[in-house]
Amino acid sequence: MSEGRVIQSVARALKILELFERTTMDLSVTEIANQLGLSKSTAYGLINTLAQKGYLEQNPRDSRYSLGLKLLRLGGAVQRHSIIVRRAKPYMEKLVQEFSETVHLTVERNGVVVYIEKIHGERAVFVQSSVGAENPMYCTAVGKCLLAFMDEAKLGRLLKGMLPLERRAPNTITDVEELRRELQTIRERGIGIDDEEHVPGLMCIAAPIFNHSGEAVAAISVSGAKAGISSKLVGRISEKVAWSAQQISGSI
Amino acid sequence: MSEGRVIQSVARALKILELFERTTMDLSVTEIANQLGLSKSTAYGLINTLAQKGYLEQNPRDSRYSLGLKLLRLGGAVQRHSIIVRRAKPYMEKLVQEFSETVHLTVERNGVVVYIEKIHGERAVFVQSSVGAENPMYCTAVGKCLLAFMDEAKLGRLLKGMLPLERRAPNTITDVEELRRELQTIRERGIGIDDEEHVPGLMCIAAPIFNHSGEAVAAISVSGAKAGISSKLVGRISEKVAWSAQQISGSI
DNA sequence: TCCACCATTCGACATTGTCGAACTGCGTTT
DNA sequence: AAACGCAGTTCGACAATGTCGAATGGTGGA
Repeated sequence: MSEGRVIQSVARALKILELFERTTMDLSVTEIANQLGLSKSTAYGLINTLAQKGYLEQNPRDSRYSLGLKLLRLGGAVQRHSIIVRRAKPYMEKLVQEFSETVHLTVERNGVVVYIEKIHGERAVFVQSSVGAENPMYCTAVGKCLLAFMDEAKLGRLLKGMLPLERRAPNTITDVEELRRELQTIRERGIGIDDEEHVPGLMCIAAPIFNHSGEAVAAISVSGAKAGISSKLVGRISEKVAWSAQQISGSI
Repeated sequence: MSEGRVIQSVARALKILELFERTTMDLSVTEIANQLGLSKSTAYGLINTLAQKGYLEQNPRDSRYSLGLKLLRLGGAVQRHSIIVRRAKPYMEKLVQEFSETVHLTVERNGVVVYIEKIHGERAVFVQSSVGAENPMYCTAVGKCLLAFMDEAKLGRLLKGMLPLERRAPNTITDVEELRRELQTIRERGIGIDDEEHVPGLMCIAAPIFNHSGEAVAAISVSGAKAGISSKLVGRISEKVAWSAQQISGSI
């Protein structure tokens, strides 16, 4: 989005909401004012507006504020509004049914993967992802899939922004040339695998989803504990994930 | 929230976001301006601000806008921020593991139940709920649980606002006195059941969650196809849901 | 009872948000 | 190829509003 005029009071109000991304504590008017460098009465007016419309809620006992449920409603609207989510969901449900592992749907935004849908599989009780969460691209199966099918100019820019590639788990790829070879392998096989690259003990198998212009717009994955996924199972999951991605690609 | 001063430009920006709750189509600047009765340049400034901060996204091909992923991120923050969600989640996962049906966590807002967490069970593939969604209280198990343990004055006000009780499914309770008797039964048993009252073919078993002041602040439920839930299973689910609600109540 | 501090309100005024006019771009029609 | 229609975007004047310091009210602690 090119720089254009920004309405200051709207930007300030959104910044108030974003304060709550970084904390799990309720915040008082004074705390919000201090953290954003606003006067208390300015903060109060913005907070009051957000609260009246359901974006913040005040705890009557201590007058502190927390995020309101309207944001859950809008989050749901983001998903309902997304043709990718709508088309992918039935396939995600089938994958969960078949493998009992957690299935994710992700897109790339500003060089990170964002989870836009997740269906919880009963075997993967400790997969800690959530819708709206962001993760790095270089060490996740979904991220590598999206990188693999990205145009070279954008890929170069994004890789540059990721340096140095930080080790996160036993098998994290930290060398850019090795990562490029890995992306080439993903292009050839159509499947990306995170074998303890992002989170120790976790494995993830992903495939890219293309729009009708042939651009990779999303990636779908099955994740679970590495201990619970044999080589044979990896093969079957890969086949089914690739097939699902292909079907979804054909329907958007 | 008492009426206080509202910052007009913030309220307008939030109204823009809320336009997308009612549609799954992208919207143009002109459409947004028209629907909100604003001039195009006013709408453009608000939209541009929301887009720069990630709350709207512009499709470069046709210049139309859709909701941005920042709202998913904030939706996730709402859940992480909620002590009820944090404490309930492990119990929800156990219930899904044991019964393979969908488990919901809900609260009451403005006379409706709002789903604040959902864990998908593999047997309940066509439960159409989503986090952020709202449903009526009089014909849902979770809603009836929250009504049952509500103070009488508030209960009276909310019941008045629900009239007439509209039939939604074969067994919807449409008589207020019958509903009151049902709420009394729920108080006695500690369990609410929706046996095809809200959605034909669906059954739901719920229990209230109390805070340390003894107020019902949430309800937890197991939902599935009625055809797949025998009387014996209803008993077992009731027992476990009640136990889970009790454990959650003790930890918040 | 007093004090400290936060929430909330008030009102003056400086800043900004609004919007009509104009410009740019693009698809369609002639 | 030129003209037209309409939407996106920009510009600038100015009226409306958002800002904030001062004041008030409320509450918990000393």
